Amino acid sequence: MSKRRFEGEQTKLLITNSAMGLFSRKGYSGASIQDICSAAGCSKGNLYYHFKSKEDLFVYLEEQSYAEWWRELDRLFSSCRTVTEKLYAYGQFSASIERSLYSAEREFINTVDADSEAMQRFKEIVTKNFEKTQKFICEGIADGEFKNEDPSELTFIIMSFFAALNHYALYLMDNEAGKDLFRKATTLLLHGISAGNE
Amino acid sequence: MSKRRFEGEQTKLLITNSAMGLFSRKGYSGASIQDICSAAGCSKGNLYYHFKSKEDLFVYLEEQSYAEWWRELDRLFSSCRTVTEKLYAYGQFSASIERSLYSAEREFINTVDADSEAMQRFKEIVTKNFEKTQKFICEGIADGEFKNEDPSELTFIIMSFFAALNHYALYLMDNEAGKDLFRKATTLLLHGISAGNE
DNA sequence: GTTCTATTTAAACGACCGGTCGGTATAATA
DNA sequence: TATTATACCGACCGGTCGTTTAAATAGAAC
Repeated sequence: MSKRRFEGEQTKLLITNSAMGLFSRKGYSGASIQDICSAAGCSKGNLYYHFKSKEDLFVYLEEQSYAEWWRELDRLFSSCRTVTEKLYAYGQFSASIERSLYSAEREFINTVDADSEAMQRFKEIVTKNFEKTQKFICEGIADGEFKNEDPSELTFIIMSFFAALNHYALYLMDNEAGKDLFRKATTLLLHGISAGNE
Repeated sequence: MSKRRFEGEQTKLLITNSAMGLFSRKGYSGASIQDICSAAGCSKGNLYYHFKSKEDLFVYLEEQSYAEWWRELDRLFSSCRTVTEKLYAYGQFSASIERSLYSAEREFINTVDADSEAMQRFKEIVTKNFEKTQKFICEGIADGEFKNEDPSELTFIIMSFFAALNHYALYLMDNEAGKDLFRKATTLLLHGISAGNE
């Protein structure tokens, strides 16, 4: 890798980091290319040298963040003995991810042309993520740790539970308080908020 | 109420309905004034006759939807014997609300000037809503129906739980399936997903 | 030292943004 | 019937949007 090429990759990294933060705070349309470039400290033309469009940049971000997400999560999972432990790990990891494209995603879905190549790729990424999550929830059902509910529905509920916590916690508390909240929330998710024993 | 005045109110209603749908689908910046006018079938000038700015329109929407939300919810609550029943009512009602400003809200917070009058009003509305919810959760803790957790945290968790379900369920299933999902989710929230008895 | 090519910049594009304004139509009033 | 207030229209403003382009820069290869 030549020095020139390395600097290029470095710039790309600056752009993706800035874009991630701005998309998550301002939403898909709210975060402008100019915003992102200013934050990354590069020119607009430079951004368009590295990415062919705004849609493309967004999908690239999705791809990268999900990949990183599962790389780290699989590592954490490998040292868990039970699926319940995995759920705690999932929760803790959700809390530690400080930036989420969560609300920008919906905007993206409803704004961008459904037939575009970017949208096709986007949908594949989201579907794949759901399936990976469902797989680990199914383990929990199969070995009797979780209740025998419809796996798809249960996955849906659990995923949205943590996504929402992340969404709200982000702009209300710091990272440490967030982790505590996620731990409590996970316990409640497991055992319920009801005081009675079933 | 004169005929002329009535027609005005009617138009305002058309605008708020269109705006509600577009803000919830496309986000705050994603939904343009022109979009909203086209959907409402009125001119831009007319919209700006009824609302003094886009921010103002958004906050008005928040105000209206929270007011309607609690008007209906208080009615449902009045026929509940336990707070647990109230929680189910809360869930069922969350499922029936087909449009939510949920993700546009965050964008609004991070986009709009923090000192603006619109933002001040917005924050008051959101805070008031949180307090009303917390009050009913506190009832559940006080009478021993819910676990004795920190009320603020518990409220936080429960609110984001239903908000997220609403957010995701919206573009994945129809209204009936949604209600079923919310009922199941409420049961899981109460008793947990764990198969073991504590 | 010259050439080549990957990276970067600044300027420019047309489309669209939120918002304004002069003007019009019509129901209510006097 | 003349006047007024309300409801509404659509052209237009300055500015910003996503995107394109031509030219500048600087490491790599000869």
